[in-house]
Amino acid sequence: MTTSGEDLRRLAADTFGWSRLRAEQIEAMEHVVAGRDVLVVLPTGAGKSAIYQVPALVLDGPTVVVSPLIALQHDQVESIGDSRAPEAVAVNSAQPDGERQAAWQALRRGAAQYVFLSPEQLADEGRVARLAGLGVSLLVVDEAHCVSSWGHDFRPDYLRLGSVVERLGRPTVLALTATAAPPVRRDIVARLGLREHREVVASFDRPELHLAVERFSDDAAKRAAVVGRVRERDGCGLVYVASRKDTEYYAAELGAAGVRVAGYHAGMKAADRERAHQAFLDGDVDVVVATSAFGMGIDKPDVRFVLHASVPDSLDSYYQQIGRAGRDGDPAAAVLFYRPEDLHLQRFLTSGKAPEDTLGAVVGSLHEHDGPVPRATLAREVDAPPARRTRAVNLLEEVGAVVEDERGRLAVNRDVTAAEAVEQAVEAEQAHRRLVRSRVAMLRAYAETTGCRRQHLLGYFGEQLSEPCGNCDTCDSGTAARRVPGTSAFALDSRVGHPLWGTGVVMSIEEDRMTVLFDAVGYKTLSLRAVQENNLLSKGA
DNA sequence: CGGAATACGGATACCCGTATTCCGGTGCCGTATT
Repeated sequence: MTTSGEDLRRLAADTFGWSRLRAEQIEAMEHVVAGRDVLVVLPTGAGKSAIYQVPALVLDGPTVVVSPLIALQHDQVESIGDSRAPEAVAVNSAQPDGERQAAWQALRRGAAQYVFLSPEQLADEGRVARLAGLGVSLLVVDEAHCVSSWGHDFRPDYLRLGSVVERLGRPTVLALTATAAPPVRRDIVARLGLREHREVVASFDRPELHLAVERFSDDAAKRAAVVGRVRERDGCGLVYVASRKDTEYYAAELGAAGVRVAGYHAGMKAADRERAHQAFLDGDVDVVVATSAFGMGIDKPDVRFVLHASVPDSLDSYYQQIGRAGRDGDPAAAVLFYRPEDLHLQRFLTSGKAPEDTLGAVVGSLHEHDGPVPRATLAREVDAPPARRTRAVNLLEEVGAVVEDERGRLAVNRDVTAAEAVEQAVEAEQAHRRLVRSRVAMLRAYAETTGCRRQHLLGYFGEQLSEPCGNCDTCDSGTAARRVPGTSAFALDSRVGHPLWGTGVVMSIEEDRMTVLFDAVGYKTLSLRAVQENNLLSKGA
């Protein structure tokens, strides 16, 4: 049986009432129905969920959707429920037992065609086995950048999804995200174990967003400027801050200035968070001051500005956050209130260290056993929080000191001593930290460039804009136009070698400098002159 | 890492400057308590 693009369009219209699909959606759907793994990078609002919702109608077994937030799962289940598609269910810890049992029954009967789960749910062997018994045809990883950004420390079960795919009998894998710089794409592909996969990547450019950076050295002056800017703007917008405390600070200041404002951070009670969210969607408040907790799943078309009162942890986060402005296509503003000292908080937040004790405990425990052991055994024998233990196992697997068999059981590689295993895992963790922290440095480079902001930003996402954009602060002031394009003997995206930093990929070339993403140390910016004079880089390494 | 809050010593001022301590983001899950 073949399903053509026309068939997919008809199904989309008949079942979901979608009469217009983008070429990228159709292309991705065609890969999915043909059984090819796909990584899709499409802007929010471009209809990523259609890419699995429609093909699932013609696939034999159920479609498993891994989604990071229970609230998002809930929204998806409801939206499918409103259509003429088969039933969608969720399985999570927030639901009553009866509802969970009903979900499994609906799946077994074949009444439900979609099931939404968190990655943590899939850490349970029994649940994976149950799903495998249903003959899963498609595994969707929604918000797939979380695999890369959260999996390494915050929610390590993300990194186990590749192994879940194996144990489900290798269904087709579809990874969906709105933001993924080339190294993040590579990480997603590697971690999920995509095979001979295709990539469908839409342009990152959002020409309607005016980009600007305002630099401050005095904290009080910066705060006053943020408040002043919100007051003078019409329409609704977001103010992103770096700490919960600042959420409350700005919400209070803006409220006192007569702005209809709500704060939002993860320390608030769920009901208060929900109320703030709803008030923003309903237009009862114009401004939300929030930490990075706010945003995923928010699709309000008329957001006119996104201000950053502090720098976020990366351009990846930054682009995602400013991308919430101007969804309706009308002009919107993205302003970063930049104070170099603010980078320190991000450096701190990204400076977590290897779980050395837990690494030792895991290796020690596995050495006690002759053969492979289930994870449950490890959970009993290693006294550490589950996420920490999973992180330790992930690191040990990454360096080959621990191997997982086809049933998900773990064993140590006896070619390395326990001490070596821990040491190698710590080194792997440090390499990852270097990458994460070098992303903070890339944010600084964006904030400090005199070139076109949009060229800089798109370059970070692997997209070259040939001319300055004409819609950012450096284009407005003319500094972007005065810059002459840099020339280098090294092509973009080519591999290079450095005597100290090892091998890497050329990410961007500017007037007088180039940025290389090194495999072991992350992003580094090099002076073109130094590269040339000292013959610093070698080609094709 | 560095800013803010607290503590403390020196000094004899309704308290100032320096030292020390603490804090800082994102969400699952499962268990304990109302």
